[in-house]
Amino acid sequence: MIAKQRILLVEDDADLGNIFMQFLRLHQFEVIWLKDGAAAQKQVLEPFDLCLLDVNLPHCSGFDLARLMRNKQVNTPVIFITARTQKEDRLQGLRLGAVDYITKPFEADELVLKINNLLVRPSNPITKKSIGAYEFDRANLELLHGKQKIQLTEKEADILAYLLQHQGEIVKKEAILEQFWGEADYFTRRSLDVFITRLRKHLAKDEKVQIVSIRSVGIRLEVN
Amino acid sequence: MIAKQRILLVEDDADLGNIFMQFLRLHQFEVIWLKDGAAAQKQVLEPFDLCLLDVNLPHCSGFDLARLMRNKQVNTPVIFITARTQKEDRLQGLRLGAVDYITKPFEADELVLKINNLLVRPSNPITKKSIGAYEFDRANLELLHGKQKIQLTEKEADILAYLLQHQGEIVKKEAILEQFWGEADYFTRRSLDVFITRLRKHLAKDEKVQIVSIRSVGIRLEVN
DNA sequence: GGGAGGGTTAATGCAAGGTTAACGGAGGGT
DNA sequence: ACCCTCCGTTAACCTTGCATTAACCCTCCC
Repeated sequence: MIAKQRILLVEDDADLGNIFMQFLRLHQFEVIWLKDGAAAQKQVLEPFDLCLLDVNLPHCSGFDLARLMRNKQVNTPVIFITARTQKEDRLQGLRLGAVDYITKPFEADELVLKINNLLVRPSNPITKKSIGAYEFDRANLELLHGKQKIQLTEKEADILAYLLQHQGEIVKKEAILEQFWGEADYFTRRSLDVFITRLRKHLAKDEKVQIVSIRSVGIRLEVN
Repeated sequence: MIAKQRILLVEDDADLGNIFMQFLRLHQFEVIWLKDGAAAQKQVLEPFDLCLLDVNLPHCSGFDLARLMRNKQVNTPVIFITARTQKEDRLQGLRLGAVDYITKPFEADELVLKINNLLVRPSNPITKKSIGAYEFDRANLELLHGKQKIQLTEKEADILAYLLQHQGEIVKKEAILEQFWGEADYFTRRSLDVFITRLRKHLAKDEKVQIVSIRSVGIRLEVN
């Protein structure tokens, strides 16, 4: 499991703050909520994945906090919460490096989606799939077994991805050949056999993972 | 000098497209403008720093393009351009992974600021970053190892920064070439190889830092 | 028992990539 | 205007990785 994304929320209004908390926690973020701008001056310098700053805070506005962060070279993305809708206010926030702003009343769904899209992007974990005791990172062509990392070749990864996609089903060799070679003659068929052997070797550390062959029909990736 | 950020703009309206172009070029972005959704289907899979997609395109909507990108595991940030202001439309875009949307008519200043804040931060958070036992000072093109200071050339620093940004991931040479050379032929490819050799030499003092190559796929900066 | 399908391993060949040196144009200094 | 330095590019040569091919098994089934 990937560690939760940490969000710093600075908002003095209790009701609004609670709503934010509820939504963000519900969506699997770890949220730290401060009600006081002055107190937040230390926290904003700490490592967070995102800061949600209310603009209207007593003594120390959200803008002030953002300015502080920029001066201290802290580059956490910032989204401002503001009641004001004047262009100048919004621009002011953006000039201080905010990625976005939201106005009260706000659409919770939209906010959550935006945050997710902002934060998830850097290293998209969707490319990793588990195969028994292994983790297959398709994008990086890596097969991870505990701490050990097996670097696959492009074609190995292609074929493994294909098998994984049809896990538990019989896959005709013809289909694989068609997909990755474009033809299916004697030589390409033998070549595929060699790849199957190599994949088996790579997957040998978990005997629950097996590439079984159904004679004269095809092969099947099994994970028990 | 830092390489320009590349933006893909897909917008069929000539007037609006021109306005975007003007503003974005003025603000030092490199913009590729396509007026046809179908033609964009290839381009959206190429390495850009941002895609600006009009939702209403004939034959192939911005949503379709975004869906295509997601299916192909392309993680370029997306901002939708839409005339509609209904909540459902906005949500639909966000569900497809968009970071934001803008409505016509749009505020050019706001857009430029948002884009800047989105793009500049993740890529260029701080001028100094550590790479294993090294400190990389991007702005000064310096690589520091203890007391020793290695002066990099501009292109060396460009490429190192790019690799660092994608640390631990395979980056396609194509993408680097596209970004810093603008084309990818035999010679530029060889040239890049020379730079990789030079960077390896510079990073040789910490054997935990490695630029590994995944043959016929790309290269990866690893820090163990 | 023999032939076909498949498994495995080793040999092969070629293109991608690594390395080094030489080249040459741009820019700066005198 | 000349030279010098710097640095990206080109070139030449070498190494290595990997898909393919070949060779030699085993095993199932007629």
